[in-house]
Amino acid sequence: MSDTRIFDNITDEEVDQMKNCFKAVNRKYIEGERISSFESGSLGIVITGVVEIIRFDFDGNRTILECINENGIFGELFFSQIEEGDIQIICATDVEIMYIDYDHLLKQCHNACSHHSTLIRNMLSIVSEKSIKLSNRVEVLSQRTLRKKLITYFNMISKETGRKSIVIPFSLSNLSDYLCVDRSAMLREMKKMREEGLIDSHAKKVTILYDQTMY
Amino acid sequence: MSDTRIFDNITDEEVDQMKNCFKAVNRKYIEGERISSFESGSLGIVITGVVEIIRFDFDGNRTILECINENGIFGELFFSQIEEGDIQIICATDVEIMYIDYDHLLKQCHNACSHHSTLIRNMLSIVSEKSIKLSNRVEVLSQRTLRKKLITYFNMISKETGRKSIVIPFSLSNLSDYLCVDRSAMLREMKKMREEGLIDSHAKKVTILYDQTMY
DNA sequence: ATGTGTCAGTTGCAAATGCAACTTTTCTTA
DNA sequence: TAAGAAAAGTTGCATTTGCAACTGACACAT
Repeated sequence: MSDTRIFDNITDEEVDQMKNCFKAVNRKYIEGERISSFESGSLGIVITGVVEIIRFDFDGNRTILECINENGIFGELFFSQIEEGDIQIICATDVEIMYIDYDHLLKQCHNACSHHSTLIRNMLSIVSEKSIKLSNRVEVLSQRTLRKKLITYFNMISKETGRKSIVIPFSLSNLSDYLCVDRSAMLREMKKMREEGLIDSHAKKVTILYDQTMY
Repeated sequence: MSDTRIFDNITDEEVDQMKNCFKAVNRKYIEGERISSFESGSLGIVITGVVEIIRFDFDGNRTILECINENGIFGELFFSQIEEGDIQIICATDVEIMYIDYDHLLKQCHNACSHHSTLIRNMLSIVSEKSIKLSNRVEVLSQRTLRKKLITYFNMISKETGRKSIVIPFSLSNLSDYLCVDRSAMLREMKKMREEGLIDSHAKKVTILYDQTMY
């Protein structure tokens, strides 16, 4: 448990104290389950597994707004602004979530939490990482053509792993919901790219053949 | 100066100490100037004015990736991941930037900085706000049609001000670069929306006539 | 007043994408 | 291992969007 980043550099005893102090609650969910139980003001931290923030709009389009891995965070705070339509938080795998009272975390704590400032520091690191992920997301979505969205996405995955052969962490239908494009149009474009020798691909396995310095 | 959020709840004397400690440097730029002087590892905080993070891609498309207002932050950290093409940081107005050594800010400080933890707390608040802005950005860009991008954007501005008449903070050309669509296509769509009675608009002034609960 | 530049606004045409309706393959599980 | 359900993959057609090439309005400098 203390391998979760939010409690980095804090002893187990301290962690127990603090969890009490922040009214921390752990909950487990199974794959496919929808998380609806979290109150506003509370912050969810993904301890294990992957959750996805999904929007269904009025036209029936499904959009994966965010894909949150271990040590990622979510909460009303982060998407209460303009979201219209139906926002759902779905578990892509079995997951464990820790909920904490965010306001409390931000305030000075009058109890025994001597490591509170370490916690804030850890939180800063987690939120910074979220910002970087979101920036990358904007980079992909800001591409003006389907092909460039795909290339930017492939490059992103490839850079993470350092390999030219990548395995897309989604089903291809989910990838199209993540790139906000039509699934068949996306597959058509991938086919074209295969024909032009830019990539090699079969289902979720893609090998980059184009010159990555050019895109 | 101490009205910048990063130094909230820290006395002026303390601020001076800390600025020394983080090698903080303030620089002023004029409207239209390009910021190129910041080193990797250093973080820019917008003290006054607005800066824009712009990408020019290989096809000559201009994209406004981010628009950073007072108390916003930028740095290599936040866009070094996958960005290809030419990223520029341009001053949309006269601006003043404070640069600080980010690594130093994150580490425990051995000097006299007793308020270091307050600073981290302030930083957390600033980075959280950045995340929220980026989430909103993703929300807009994830819309599948030009019309829905416009509506989502208008709603966002309208929600901020609480008014149905809004003034777009960009020129319309810049708005199209922000929404990542063609300028003429955008203007055509706005014209259609005018004809359908969904909005009233003249240049940067837009009045929302459609039912905002429906979109 | 004349030129120069930027921004708003238009339009025809070509290209990209979405939509719908399929087939085929792969994965589950009873 | 057979049946059913997802997921992958295709394709024709309609619609949306991008591109290019304009015009007109306004601001500013000379």
